[in-house]
Amino acid sequence: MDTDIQMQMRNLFTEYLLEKELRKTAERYAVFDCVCSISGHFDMEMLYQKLDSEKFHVSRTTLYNTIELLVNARLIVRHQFGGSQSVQYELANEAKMHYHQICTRCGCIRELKDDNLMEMIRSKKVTKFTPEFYSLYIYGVCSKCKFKIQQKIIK
Amino acid sequence: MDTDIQMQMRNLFTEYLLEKELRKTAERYAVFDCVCSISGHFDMEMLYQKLDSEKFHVSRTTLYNTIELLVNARLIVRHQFGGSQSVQYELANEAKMHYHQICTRCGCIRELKDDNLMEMIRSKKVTKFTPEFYSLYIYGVCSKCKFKIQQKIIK
DNA sequence: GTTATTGCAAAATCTTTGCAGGGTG
DNA sequence: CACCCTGCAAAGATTTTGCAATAAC
Repeated sequence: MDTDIQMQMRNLFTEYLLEKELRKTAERYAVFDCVCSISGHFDMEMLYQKLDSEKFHVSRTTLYNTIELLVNARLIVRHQFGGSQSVQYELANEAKMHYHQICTRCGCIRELKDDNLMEMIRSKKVTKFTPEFYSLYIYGVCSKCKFKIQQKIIK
Repeated sequence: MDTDIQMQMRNLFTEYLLEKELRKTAERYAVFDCVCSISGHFDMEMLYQKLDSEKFHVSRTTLYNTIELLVNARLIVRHQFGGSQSVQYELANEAKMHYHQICTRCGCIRELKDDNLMEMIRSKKVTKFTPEFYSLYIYGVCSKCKFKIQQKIIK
């Protein structure tokens, strides 16, 4: 990630910790930095192993704790794309730039952009609710799987 | 659910089973009927207990198996709204009529309609992909939780 | 010094799997 | 009558919790 943006986010994280009167621990910042170094989606296991490989061990307990903080601070977002995949996470400032197209056969995920659509969703007025972020998932069949299905039919 | 629609869906299920050369077992139809009798969201545990209370016991194995069939047959859809809630399901013909607004504090879920928005999503052209259904989740803070947060600030 | 946070191990939850018996086509 | 499907129990995967030691403020 861009170093400037990472510093901005780091500051936001610090502000969040101060605001909520939470402690600024080395573990929390290590998890934060590790998250920033990943582009695209990640899950708990991936984070856990990446931190270990970088010789900064944190327990799973702390990992879950910290990820929850980052979600609540709106710095990362949760995704459950379905199937038997575990819960995925993504940097919030990346996630808000696109939506997701998920193949229900092979589980592959593509990120798509459509500023008009995103703007239309964002501008939607709702009463008694303060929106914070949006997730649009489009489920269907990717071209590869479609091809496989058609071949089966031909046989 | 409307009896006519349920019969239509039942036929779709039967067609699906025939097409895939799967067997028409009593358990599968019992699960199907139970699913149809629920309005709104449901999870595995709810289904399991409802079936038991109706004196039609099916094992969890069969329940998972059948729910997967119904998802693949596009008769129900999966939701993972986040938080610590388990995976939820919903009848597909209900789900396509609305999108979901989820409070990240209390987890409450509201269903909203916006035909323009739904149509815009549906009409979106994509290459190398055959869309089958859509999930739009709007995360934020509901009015009740907002009120609680403000009270905390005042104190 | 007080108290939040960490890490470990165990528990809890949800889902999948192996295998024997039974029912569908 | 072949073999798909069911049910049970056990295993797997992921997440949460209780508790003692540690570190932030």
